[in-house]
Amino acid sequence: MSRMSRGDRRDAIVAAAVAVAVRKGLASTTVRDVASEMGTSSGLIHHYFESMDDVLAAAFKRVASQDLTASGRQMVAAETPLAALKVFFRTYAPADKDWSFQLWLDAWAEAARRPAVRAISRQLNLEWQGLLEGVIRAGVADGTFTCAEPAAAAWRILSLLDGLALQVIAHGTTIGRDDVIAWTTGAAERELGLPDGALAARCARRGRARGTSPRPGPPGA
Amino acid sequence: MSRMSRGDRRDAIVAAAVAVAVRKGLASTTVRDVASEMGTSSGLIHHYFESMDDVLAAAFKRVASQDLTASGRQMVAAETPLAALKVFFRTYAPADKDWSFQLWLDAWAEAARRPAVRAISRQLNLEWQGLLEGVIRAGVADGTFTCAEPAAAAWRILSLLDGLALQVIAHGTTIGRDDVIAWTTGAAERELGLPDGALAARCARRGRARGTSPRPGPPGA
DNA sequence: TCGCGGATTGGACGGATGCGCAATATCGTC
DNA sequence: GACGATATTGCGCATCCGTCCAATCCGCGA
Repeated sequence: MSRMSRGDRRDAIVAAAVAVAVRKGLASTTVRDVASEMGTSSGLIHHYFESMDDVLAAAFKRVASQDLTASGRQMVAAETPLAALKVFFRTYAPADKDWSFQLWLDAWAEAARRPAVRAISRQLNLEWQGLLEGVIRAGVADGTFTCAEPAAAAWRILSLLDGLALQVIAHGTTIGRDDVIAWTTGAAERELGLPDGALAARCARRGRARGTSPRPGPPGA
Repeated sequence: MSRMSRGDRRDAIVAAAVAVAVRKGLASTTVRDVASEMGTSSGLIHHYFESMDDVLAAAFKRVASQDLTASGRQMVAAETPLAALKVFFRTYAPADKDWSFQLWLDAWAEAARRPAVRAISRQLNLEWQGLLEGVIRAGVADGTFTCAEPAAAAWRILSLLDGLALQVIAHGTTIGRDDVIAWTTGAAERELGLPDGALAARCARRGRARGTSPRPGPPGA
């Protein structure tokens, strides 16, 4: 394998780990898998990472924080809190075979036994909640929302979305993405004192930020 | 190991698998673990189960359906739909180190790759939703609840609870069991047209049906 | 052009994995 | 008491695991 600078190689390893984790699941991703995915030797992985736990945590972080920043960028770019909220639902609700959300399921399950994974998962969950809470506070400030407890409301909306999306990803046919969006936006409208349908309006279609491509992009810049 | 009838031995294997899965996680439970847990040989497990997938599915089913029937029994025994709903929240909300809910996390993550686990997980989730929907319909019928879509409302309440509980179990300190119950009951009150605090009243204390003991009970009748 | 340091290799290590099979032990039944 | 059925054993098989390390290769500065 051609030589690379320390940072580039780390990136390449993480990217390969993501590709494998998407295919086989976080818990079943092995050092050899990652090495053969990028056509190098297994020893190389341990030259850059202390343990497999760290590799998996980095892989999960790469995917999850990419989703978070992409969504966050779109949300802060929105002109009104209402528009930002619509962006949130559009980008967060998973598609049918959303490998990105499947990684979340893997991470939550692994969190109990892998400290590095738990730390990342917890931090990113907190950041999502903070992002949503910020939008709610902005909406309350400018009068579009009515909400007594922005922090709690953010947790409720986020968790409802997680719980419903989980059914879609884990079980497939139980409920669908459209149900997830419709039910969550409905709950959010009540949560924020919005009229019925204020959020529902045609935000269920197209242009997702996650799960669009079945394969992660190539590593490096 | 002393001889047992075909049914008893199957039960014993499943019980041992539960004990190991609680300790090590569903995904990391191996044939040898189960065998040594009950002091027998690994060949015995393969004599009773086609594959490890089936063993894990049976182990998960044992725990999860036990919770479901215990909770269901208490709910139908309740005198009013409101009381039944309180039982639901009290029994479903997980404690801090709830191994039973951790198994749900494991199952949801494994569902994508283990058909037998997926089938059980999906079925039990549907049964929980059906149980809750039945209570809501009963409450609507006798006038205590107001709800246009009992099925959707049941999914929302259940999923909100799952999403919040997930944070407690996977991340520990992010939010607590009290938050989970308070926020979910609050959402349920709005969902079912109940006055504030109708459900909250002191249902957060004591007497859980799940996660009470750190170890599963013995097999057999 | 040489040498050095770091990137990279590839396999050794002890142990674990699911699964399958021949051998054995122990029962109920005649 | 002997027999047949079957529950149970214990190990073999091929493959995999994470970790570790000596050897090798290569590019860059001198």
